[in-house]
Amino acid sequence: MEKTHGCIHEGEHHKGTQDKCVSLVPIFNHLEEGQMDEIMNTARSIIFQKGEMIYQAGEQSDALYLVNKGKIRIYRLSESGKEQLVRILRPGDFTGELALFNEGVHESYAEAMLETLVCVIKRTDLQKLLLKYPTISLKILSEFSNRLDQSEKQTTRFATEKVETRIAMFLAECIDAEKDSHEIVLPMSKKDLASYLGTTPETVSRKLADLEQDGLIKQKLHKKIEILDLDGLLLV
Amino acid sequence: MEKTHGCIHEGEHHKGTQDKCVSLVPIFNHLEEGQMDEIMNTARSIIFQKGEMIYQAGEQSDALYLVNKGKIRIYRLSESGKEQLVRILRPGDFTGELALFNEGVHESYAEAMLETLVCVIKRTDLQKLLLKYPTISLKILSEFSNRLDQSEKQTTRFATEKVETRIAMFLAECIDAEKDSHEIVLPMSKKDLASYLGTTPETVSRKLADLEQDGLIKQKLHKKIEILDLDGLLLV
DNA sequence: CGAAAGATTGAAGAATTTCAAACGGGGTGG
DNA sequence: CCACCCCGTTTGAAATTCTTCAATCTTTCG
Repeated sequence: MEKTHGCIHEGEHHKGTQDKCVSLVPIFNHLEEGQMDEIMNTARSIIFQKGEMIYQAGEQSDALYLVNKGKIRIYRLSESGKEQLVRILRPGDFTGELALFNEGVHESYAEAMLETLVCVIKRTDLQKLLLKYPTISLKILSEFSNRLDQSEKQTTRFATEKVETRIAMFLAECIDAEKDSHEIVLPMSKKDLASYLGTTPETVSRKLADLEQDGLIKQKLHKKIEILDLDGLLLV
Repeated sequence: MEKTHGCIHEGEHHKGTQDKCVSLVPIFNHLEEGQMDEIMNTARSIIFQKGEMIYQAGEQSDALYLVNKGKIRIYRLSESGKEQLVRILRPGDFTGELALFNEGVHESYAEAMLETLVCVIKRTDLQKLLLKYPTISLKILSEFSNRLDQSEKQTTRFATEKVETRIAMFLAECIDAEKDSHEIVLPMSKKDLASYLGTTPETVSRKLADLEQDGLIKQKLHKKIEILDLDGLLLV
């Protein structure tokens, strides 16, 4: 029986979209026109509806997924079955890589948060591309080392900081992303944020209230938060 | 003023040792004789005494370090200055890679735990090797994705499991390493273990006592622990 | 409009840290 | 070779942080 999957389009039929898809992704955007075409021809694009799974833990991995449009929730289950949100993918991000170079089995779950368009490159095609264009490997190595760094930093935060500090640091990083403005929009629900930060929705709610009480932030409608005192936030 | 550093030997003068050093490392051990020689000629070996730093956070990164003999403690400081032990390197492991492919600045600290021999490959030499032998990149990609997986799994554990469970899981993984025997030797002090697991030495001490009380383990001399009930341990 | 999911708040309880004190073992210098 | 000292370890008690459970409120979305 078929598992839930998205609607498939052959790459050749959507060169316009494909072009944008591949060139969006940092690991490919240094290549020349002809090389890009070659990659486009090995890729196909798939649309996933909200709630559909791109892959699940335990499944055989056989492709790299490049996000073209939409958002994807990557989460894990711990040995004892509790869920943790690992990251959210946006256009330009990619996933599936862990299993590609590993034993080939996914360790995490990837779920479309809304209608999402992804480009798919099959494992065998990717391996050929990597050997043919070694600079792609260097790009992926760079991306991996970034992610590894991020992941280790996150681990260190869990290991050494209390919840309120982790929340404050998260808010501060949102500021970096939306430069200039001191108003951020939470990129996820507070429930997901709690999962991402390794705590409960109740605690997130309370700690945000505390931060507001202390005059460091101001919560507004629609997940918007104004940062009143960034320096103070980082001292929490 | 010179910072603390190890004693330097030119690679050419130690072919015997070099050979062992490079071939020990999984990312190179698939290469042919001649290629191995080429790498050996670009590497040099350095000895660090106990307590010496191989590198520190904030320093410019310019080399890959392959551990030949000894042990290296990799740790991070959180934004608020608290230390966390990230991993311990043993012969065959390598480090320095994060900064190599990233912005070039170390995010962690590497300290020799005892007299330690490392092979060093300079950044520029490595880049050349990677472009010349694309299979090395694939090996490193594989190693990276393993580490990333490990790191994310660790993060998920911090996010979802309580201390006692994390300790139990750690012990269970030690069993995997020392197969057959049900007696493990803690690879580090309980103080370091606490740092690695994101807790305090007091809590480690207490939780181990609890596990012993419950008949799941038996603590012996010299960091040795006998696992009496592996299944029970994983249910904690 | 109404159901379902997310968010907030309070109160009780559990888990963990912190501080303090005492103990032990391994390594070093005499 | 022994004694001493330092550092890691253990244990206790108090304090803190966080979770859990339950009830209520709000928002979203069909």
